[in-house]
Amino acid sequence: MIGGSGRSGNPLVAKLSRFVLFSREEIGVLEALCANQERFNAGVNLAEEGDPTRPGFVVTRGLACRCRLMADGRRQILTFLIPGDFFDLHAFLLRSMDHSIITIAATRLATIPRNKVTEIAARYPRIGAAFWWSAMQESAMLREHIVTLGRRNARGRVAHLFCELVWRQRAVGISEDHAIRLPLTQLDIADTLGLTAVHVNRVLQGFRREGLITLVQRRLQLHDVRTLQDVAGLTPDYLHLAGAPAESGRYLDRLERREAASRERAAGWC
Amino acid sequence: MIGGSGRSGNPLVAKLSRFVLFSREEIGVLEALCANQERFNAGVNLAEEGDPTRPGFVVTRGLACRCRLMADGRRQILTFLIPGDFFDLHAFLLRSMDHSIITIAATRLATIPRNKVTEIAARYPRIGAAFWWSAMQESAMLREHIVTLGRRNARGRVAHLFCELVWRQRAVGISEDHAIRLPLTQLDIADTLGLTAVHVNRVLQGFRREGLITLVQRRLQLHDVRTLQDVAGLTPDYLHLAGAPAESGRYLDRLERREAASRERAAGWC
DNA sequence: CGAGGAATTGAGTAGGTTCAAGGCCGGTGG
DNA sequence: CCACCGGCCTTGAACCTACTCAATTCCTCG
Repeated sequence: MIGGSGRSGNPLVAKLSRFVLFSREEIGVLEALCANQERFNAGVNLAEEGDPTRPGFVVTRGLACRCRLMADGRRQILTFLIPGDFFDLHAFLLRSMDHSIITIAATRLATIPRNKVTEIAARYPRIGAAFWWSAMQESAMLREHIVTLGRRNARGRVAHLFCELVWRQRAVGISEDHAIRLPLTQLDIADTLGLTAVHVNRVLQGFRREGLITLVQRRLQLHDVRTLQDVAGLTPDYLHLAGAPAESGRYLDRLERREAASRERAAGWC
Repeated sequence: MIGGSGRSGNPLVAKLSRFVLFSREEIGVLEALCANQERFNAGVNLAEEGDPTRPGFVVTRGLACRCRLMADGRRQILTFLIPGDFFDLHAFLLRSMDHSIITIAATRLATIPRNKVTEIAARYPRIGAAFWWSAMQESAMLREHIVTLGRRNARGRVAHLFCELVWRQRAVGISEDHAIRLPLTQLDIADTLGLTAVHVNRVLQGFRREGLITLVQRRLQLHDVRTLQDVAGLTPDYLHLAGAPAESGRYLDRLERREAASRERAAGWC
């Protein structure tokens, strides 16, 4: 199962803690956001292109993707949503969904009512800042995806995707070594990377022959990360997982003061 | 000249006004953000990959791009920055730039100090919401770029790019008809679309032969928008330019109340 | 044990690249 | 004012990566 947990037990907390070390109270707030979980099977449409925008979600287990379905039936997967990812907390600012969200494996989600998001961001500015950080990080991944599709060949694309998925899962404490559960079909991979399933297959054959990976029974293992990174032409920390820059320390300090003030006025909200 | 203005005279105001109708005071705040402009020639590196992140900017005239330079000298242009676009207002939350920003034409920028951004967002929540809206819109454009590179052929890519550039410039009041100044070389276009300059050339020749566009002297004119949209396989309003959904009205109302309260406490800041 | 989706393999094809050469145009300096 | 220069555009021909179509095998699950 892809779902699961790291030390904190909560992938949302684990993810955002890469950016700020939260207080016990803040952690409580984030954990409360993940209450009210719902389960979905694989292949379920959580949101459809053209729908009016919905409340936000946090993925707590499983795997889903954002994708765009083309008129001719082809599709393009835009990003994968793994545990700890929340999505569309602010999407209600847009008129409608410009893409669909579909589960790939069995998935658990917590729904987050709109007003709660704005309330929390107002009352716990450090959490609000973490939301911005996460949005910046997601943009960074989208930009990286553009580079992948625009300037990497098929081998580079696959290598890059695998490295990214492994790193992201390590970042939320799901994986320890260089192996992850990968419930993607070769067609899913192809639709992510702008290739065909046939060609993805041939690339995978090549990687196996060269001893770079094994991929059996939905389990992916990277044997030679260094070489894969070279193939992908990877920039080291594009996921910005190293945490907050020293620079933002001052900003967070300021937030802390503001937060303390607002906490006096309001009792705990949950 | 690409720079210039619509009715409001200020492209930032014009852009954000697509989302909220601002009060006179809010407009004043936004216009003040655009004070302190600096001029840059074409081909200047405003920020380099790996730099520590900088303060934010607003483009008021000209054209720049975000791009990624690869190890082998190739590059991938990620997005274009046209007047009204501000960038990296929150990038200081990340450790370092993962891409460069380069001017394509002569460009004017206003620099926005970090603390001003957070101050404004706190004191004028409607402006803060507009920042989020703009971030959502930029993400939408990145996603669209992914679809372009992953699932459109060369003709579709070029057609899509042209439509997008024209629409964006109309949205900030720079262009009225279906013609814009386009200070891009064919190599720039190729680096945006994951193609080679040679092939971009052939596609353009085709479009000209078919009477779809004219492109002379850095001036692009779309003659048959309908056909170009078909070639691009365009979704109608992916830029979300139609404005805020009714849904967010309530949210903005709530903000207004909060804003009024905070305004009492603080005098105008500029 | 059967069925259906997924993976695999082969052969032919096409869209886009690569390499290379020539022409155009705008700017610059004598 | 003209000649030169460099960047950009244009065109041709050969090539290659990845696609398409199609058939076969493998897994998984009921």
